[in-house]
Amino acid sequence: MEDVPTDGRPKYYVLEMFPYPSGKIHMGHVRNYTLGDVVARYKRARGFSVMHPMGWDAFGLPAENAARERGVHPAKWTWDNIANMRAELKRMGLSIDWAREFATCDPSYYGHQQALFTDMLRAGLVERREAYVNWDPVDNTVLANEQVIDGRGWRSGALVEKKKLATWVFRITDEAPELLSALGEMDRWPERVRLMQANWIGRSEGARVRFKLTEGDEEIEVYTTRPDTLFGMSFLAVAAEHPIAAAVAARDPDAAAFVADCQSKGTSEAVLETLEKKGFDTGLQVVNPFTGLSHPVWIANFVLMEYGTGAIFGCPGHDQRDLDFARKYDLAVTAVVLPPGEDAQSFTIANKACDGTGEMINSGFLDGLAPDAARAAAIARLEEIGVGRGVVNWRLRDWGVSRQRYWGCPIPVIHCDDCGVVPVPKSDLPLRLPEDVTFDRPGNPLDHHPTWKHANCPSCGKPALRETDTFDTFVDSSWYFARFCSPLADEPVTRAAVDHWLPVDQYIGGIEHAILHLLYSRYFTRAMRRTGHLSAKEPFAGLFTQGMVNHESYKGQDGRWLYPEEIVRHADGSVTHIDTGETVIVGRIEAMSKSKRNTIDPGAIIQRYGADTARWFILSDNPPERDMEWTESGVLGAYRFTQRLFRLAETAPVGAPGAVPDDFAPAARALRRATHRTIAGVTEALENFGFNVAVARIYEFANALTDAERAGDVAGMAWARAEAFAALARLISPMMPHLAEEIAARLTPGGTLIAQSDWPVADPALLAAESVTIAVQVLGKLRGTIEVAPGAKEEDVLAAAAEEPNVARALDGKRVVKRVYVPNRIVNFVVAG
RNA sequence: GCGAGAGUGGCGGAACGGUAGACGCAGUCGACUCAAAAUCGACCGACUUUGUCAUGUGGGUUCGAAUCCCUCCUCUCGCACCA
Repeated sequence: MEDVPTDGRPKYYVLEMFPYPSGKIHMGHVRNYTLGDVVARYKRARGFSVMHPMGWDAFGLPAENAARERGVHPAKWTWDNIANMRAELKRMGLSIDWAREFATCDPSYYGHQQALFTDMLRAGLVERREAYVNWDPVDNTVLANEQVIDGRGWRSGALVEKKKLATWVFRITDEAPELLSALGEMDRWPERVRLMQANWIGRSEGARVRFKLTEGDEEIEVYTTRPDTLFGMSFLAVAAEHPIAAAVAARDPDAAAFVADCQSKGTSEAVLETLEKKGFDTGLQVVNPFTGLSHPVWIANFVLMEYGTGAIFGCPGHDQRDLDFARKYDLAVTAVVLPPGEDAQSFTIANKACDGTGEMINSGFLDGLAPDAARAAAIARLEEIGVGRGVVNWRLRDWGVSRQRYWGCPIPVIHCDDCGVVPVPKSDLPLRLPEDVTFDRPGNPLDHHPTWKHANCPSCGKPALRETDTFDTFVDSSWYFARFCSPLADEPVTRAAVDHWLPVDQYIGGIEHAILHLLYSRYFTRAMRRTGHLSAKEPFAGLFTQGMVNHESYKGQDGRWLYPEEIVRHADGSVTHIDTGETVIVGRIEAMSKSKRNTIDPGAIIQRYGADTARWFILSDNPPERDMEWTESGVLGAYRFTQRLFRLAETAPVGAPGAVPDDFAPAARALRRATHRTIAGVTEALENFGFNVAVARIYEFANALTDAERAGDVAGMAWARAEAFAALARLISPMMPHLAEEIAARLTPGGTLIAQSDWPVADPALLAAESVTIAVQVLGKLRGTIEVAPGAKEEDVLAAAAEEPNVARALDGKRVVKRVYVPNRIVNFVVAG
């Protein structure tokens, strides 16, 4: 393996999202890696120098869970899983550069990650900051969000507390403007992924406004996107976590109870959706800087501390949530935007806020302006009187990467009493995880280890303590695509290799990673550019997101889930249990999951039918971006087709086809046209990710080959068939590589491997049909068809069309006012009378 | 609630604005077989069948609409009650 090929072929980097080594591959992997392998094999055949690597996203919590539950060391568990899954992937017949393989849990990978981190630290991209974490007080451990269920720890059941910890954060918000604007040029990404990222980054323009409390010198700052509606203000509301709320709660037990109630509700979407808007009147008042009027300050459960300033001003006339809140607590509602067509005197707000366009009213110096202009004018005035300013607000928050876990990449810093935070010198990297750890008590084993965390300060040499946090595993997967370019290098990446291979030309994976993984990778690429490691602007030039693999689910009479292997489907459509004979309830078609027992083991499918069948079925079922249904009948159909192709190929002429004959009988010509139409059709389909269409073109071709076989040994047929089978082997090879090689080996024993031969090129002369069928319409309705030579003269076609008996009947007694003629396609007579 | 996408036979789905339903699955009939499986062949949207109606609904643009535009309905996905 050389990092940068020197043969001059254009590069093409195909990458599928690397798997977490859970132990076995699942159908989602099969689909993902089949799609990538088709692209890799096709691009190779088209003359590209293709890189198609594979690795393992090998750090993570499940390994620690296995250690706690079964006493097996995370490393052993992980490496055993990798060995097993590698063998399974190899049985799929994937054309992967296994020489580039690595696992993120290997010090030869994560040591370079530590080096990247120290570079980022020095460049000011990283900082240490206090952050809230989910704390389980019984297990004495930090919980991931998914380990918190209904506000309780998943294992202990204890109520989870919010606890402040010092954590490491990557300052991804510094890149927010760039991460957003670059989306506009990423035209080979699905529109909806770009949209999801744009929403996640969440740019908004508005103003920060400071409101003075009527008593004391304190101020509350709010963020608003509608400074134009300040004259319509009726209240100010703060989040339950806001300092003002805390201050009020400290002296008022009722307020404290309300704040506690808000915080116990959790922030899950389902809860928030149904949550009734509630508030608590603090009794405090603030002054509106434009009107001088006083308004009450409320604590409200719909205000988010994490967004903006954690405080809003409420304008019920023009915001539905504010209106709902105002109606509930009987607060003032003033309209300040008059919708078009309404009368200023009679216009009132009922129960629907008016958030459209119009003209400002009841708004002093803003009266008569459109809201957009009023916004600018309001901001100008706020700045002029020194109580606010126009700002751009971002929803994106910085990326906290500290995890209090063992099975992750150690964060390479040392805490020294005298020198503060000191990075571990690069000469001491990789900073390895200790292997002799125990999982017999809760918490982070790194922290419990008797010696590991004790080190001398690299700066002053005095005894100091290592950081015992490890990185979020999203860090591991944020640069692995770059490491693949030079996986053995003794630096994170080699400049020549990454600058040659990046960006990834085609990245393929699940939509579930549309936001975090892809955004973090985009950020890391920028961070690596700023620290001089590469020059690519974006990591993934092309992105394809595949759908899920679903399957029917089954239940017994008692409601227990049944495995597909446990059921029998009868000719009359009924379904029963294979052993007990009881009637089985056929449930929904849904995502394969262990709990519903509707999983299909790829290993068993490959063993029974072969990898080609599994690949073929998964490609044939439907367009790859949609969810597919795995069906037993569909697999059987795919299997039968592989057998049929093999039988067909057994009849193929053996040996080189020889010189092109002078004469082809009609059946031989028809076969040659089918061959070249198939070449063109499959090529176009593969270029466009239309794998199901490519499969259909191959089916049609097989039918044409069957027809040709029946025609017998007419003039030129032997040659046409040799040409056809050679094309067949090549065209199916990206999808069914094993069968393709078998067929090719039969055609020319001892010849070159299909995988090393070029993609066929369609002969344009053979793409044109010998005659074309022209549809003849009268007034847009089909009345008949005629056969003409391609490129026949318009007047001849029109004459023939008019004479077609059915058309002639439709035209009888009518006056033709217009004749539409689309060459080789259609004639339309427009008639009157 | 907001945003995006999608609605085509029993099913999965084809279809540069130009013969809707390619191809497959399921199904029906036939051949082969003692029989079954496999294989091969034919059929396979609906109906009141010289034809009519059909691509979620109702409009529009066009000689012509599954395709373009608007209305509404349903489903899926994503999300952030984001001020």
